[in-house]
Amino acid sequence: MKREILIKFGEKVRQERLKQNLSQEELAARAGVHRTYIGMIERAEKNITLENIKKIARALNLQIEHLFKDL
Amino acid sequence: MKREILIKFGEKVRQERLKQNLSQEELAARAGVHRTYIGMIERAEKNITLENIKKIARALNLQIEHLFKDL
DNA sequence: CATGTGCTAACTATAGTATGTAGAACCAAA
DNA sequence: TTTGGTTCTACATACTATAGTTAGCACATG
Repeated sequence: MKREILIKFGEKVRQERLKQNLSQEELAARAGVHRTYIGMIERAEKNITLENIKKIARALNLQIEHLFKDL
Repeated sequence: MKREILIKFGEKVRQERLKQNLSQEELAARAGVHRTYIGMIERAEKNITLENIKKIARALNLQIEHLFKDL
C-alpha cells in the first residue's frame, strides 16, 4: 500500500505518546501544533513534512532516527 | 535556524547520491520524482513530506533511519 | 460534569510537478 | 586555441494538489 509509511509512522507516534502518558492535546501543545493534527498523523490521514516530524520528535524527546527504527 | 533540519537532510541526500555516482536526474528517475525536485531538496528549498523521504531512501537503497543518522 | 479522541468540513499556505533559461565543466575535432 | 556538443546543476516562475491549521459536533469514559 502506498501510505504504509504513514501508517507505521502514526503507530509509532501513538505508541511513544502513550508510553509517556501524554494526551494528543498535551503532545500537540508541546510540539506547537493543533490538537486534531496529532490525531490526523496517528490515523495516517496526512502526509507529514520533515519540519513537523522534527517538532514531534522533539516533543517526545526522541531523535528522529528513533521514530524510523524498524520501519 | 528553523530550516536547519531541511539543510542537514539535503546535505545527507547529496552526500549519498554522490557516493553512488548518481546525477540528480538519475536519482529523480529512480525515485519517481521530477529532476528539479531533487535539486530543490538538496538546496533545502522544500519541506519534504514523509512519502517522498521514503521514495528517496528507496532510490538510494537506504533505510530512512540512515538518512537521519547524526541529525 | 470534565477529559480524550474521532471525524467532518472549510480555508490558506505551501509542497509537488513541470518548463525554460543560463552557466559551468568536460571533451573532441578542426 | 577555438568551436561545438554534451552533461549537470542552479534558478525563475507558474500551476495544482494537498499539507497545515482551525472550529464544531459526536461519543465515549471517569
